[in-house]
Amino acid sequence: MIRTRFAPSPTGYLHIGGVRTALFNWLLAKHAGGQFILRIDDTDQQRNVEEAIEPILNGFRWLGMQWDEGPEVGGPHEPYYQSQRGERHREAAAALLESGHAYRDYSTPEEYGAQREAAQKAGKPFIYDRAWMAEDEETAKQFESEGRKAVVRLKMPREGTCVIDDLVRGEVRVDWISEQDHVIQRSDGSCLYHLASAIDDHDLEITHVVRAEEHLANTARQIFIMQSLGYALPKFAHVPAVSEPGGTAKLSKRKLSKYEKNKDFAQLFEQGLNIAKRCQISVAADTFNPVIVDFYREIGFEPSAILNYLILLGWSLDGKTEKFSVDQMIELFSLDRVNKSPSKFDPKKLLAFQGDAFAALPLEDRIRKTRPFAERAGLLNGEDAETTLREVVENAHDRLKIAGDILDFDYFFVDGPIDYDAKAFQKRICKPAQAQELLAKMRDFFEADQAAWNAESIQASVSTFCEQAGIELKDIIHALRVATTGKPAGFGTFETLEVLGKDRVVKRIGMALESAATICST
RNA sequence: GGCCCCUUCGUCUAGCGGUCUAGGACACCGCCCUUUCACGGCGGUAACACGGGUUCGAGUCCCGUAGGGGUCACCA
Repeated sequence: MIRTRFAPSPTGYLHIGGVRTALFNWLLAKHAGGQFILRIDDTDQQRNVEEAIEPILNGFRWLGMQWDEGPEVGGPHEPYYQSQRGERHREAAAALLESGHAYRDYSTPEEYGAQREAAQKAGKPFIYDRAWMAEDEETAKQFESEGRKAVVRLKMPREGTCVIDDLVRGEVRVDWISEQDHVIQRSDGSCLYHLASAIDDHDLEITHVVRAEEHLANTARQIFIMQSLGYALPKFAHVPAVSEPGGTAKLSKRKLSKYEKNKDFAQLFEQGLNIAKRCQISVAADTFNPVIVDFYREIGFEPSAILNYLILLGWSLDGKTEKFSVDQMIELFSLDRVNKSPSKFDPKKLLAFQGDAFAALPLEDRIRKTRPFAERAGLLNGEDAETTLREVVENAHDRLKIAGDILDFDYFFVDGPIDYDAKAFQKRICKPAQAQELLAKMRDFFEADQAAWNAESIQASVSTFCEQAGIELKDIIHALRVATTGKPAGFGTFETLEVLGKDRVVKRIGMALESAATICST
């Protein structure tokens, strides 16, 4: 039985790189029919934990990565909050003390820090001289009489080598002496992450510890803890970091302003911002940005697209297959295909996966997913808005990359004046000599025309009009688009006119001609 | 700085000694399709960090060098 875990600390947001790590854990467990456990590593949290984990849980729920044990769902190893397991951790610290694998240390942070800095300055490995170590009561009492307080430190071996058998990186060797006597229990009695994590992984019967590479440096000491306690070791797998777009450092939500200088990142961010603004979505800088999963949920990404993109960050099946359904991911994922080197976060490729995923959705789904955005932007107030929405989504096809893109077609939903793209207006209405004259004639033609108002017959009508006027289709069609939509691009012109409706088309041509009087003269 | 990890096209990657004049995808460029945009089709530019070995033969194994990253808390 395989049991994996993801252990976020309650930060209030779900980091996209964290999701990649969690995804590997989840897939590994699902692949083997095992369990994926969510544990909250909140040993040092003063803030409101409930509030800070909610966005994280929401993120996983949205992505469809359901956890088998953990917050809200419970499980046989409750509690799943590290802060509530303090007693167990203290027991373990006491046992380590008892067996001589840990000791009480009475150094002050300054004294200890001074030794460390001296070593670093000298360019030598730091080895604590254990001057304030108390292994018997007598020594302890003496230090205490000086007013000193004790922490519990690991008494790390000073010879030999720790061999970490890592499922991703192979054998990693680190000399025990290069490990430090880490504090496992504070002077106030509370325990620290390294101890808590080792104990909890054991207690929750975690079989595979799959985590980010940054934890590789923690592994030896955790192995020491587990071995000292006589626990069987889980398998370890340290997955490479996800690094920033255009850079090599690991992706961090703190460096948003730096990423904004990256063209691709900035573009994605701006697209999100535009959607958010029109939909009254909060754009608080600490939660709304492409490093955080909420961003994608808010603007209408597909969870499956994100998962598909993320699984390819450090994993591949064969170098050729790139599209996977979630079921296929579960079926095909294996740790031995995970890479060792870090991979950059590429907004463009994510967007490509998203566009494909959205376009592949059945029409009904695309309508259902775009509706909330149209609604929040106030586009659905009109009488025929539902019909319009359907027609727009259908005609726009894969021009809608994400659900929020429906706002690009807002001109179908409003009745008042529309915004003209200045460049397009110049090019299509001002510049061509006959454009305005033709537009006026076209309007009159439409008004008089008794034919049915659908794309096919509109096309026939416009063709007839062109013949009579002795012009080509292209001489009128672009001007028509700009006059009625304000935009240089969109789906087919005849389809556009159909969805707009005859009344609005006639009205908008009129408005465009009025505007031309001022716009074109300047 | 110490310790550990990493190094194939701009990016994600395939490659587990000969089938590599290095393959795929995203991006980019060109052509085609076309009423615009998008899609689609076709084609193109573009990489084995460097230096030594081992070997009949090295992108693939070994050792160095360089570069990058991670980590060195009474944070997680």
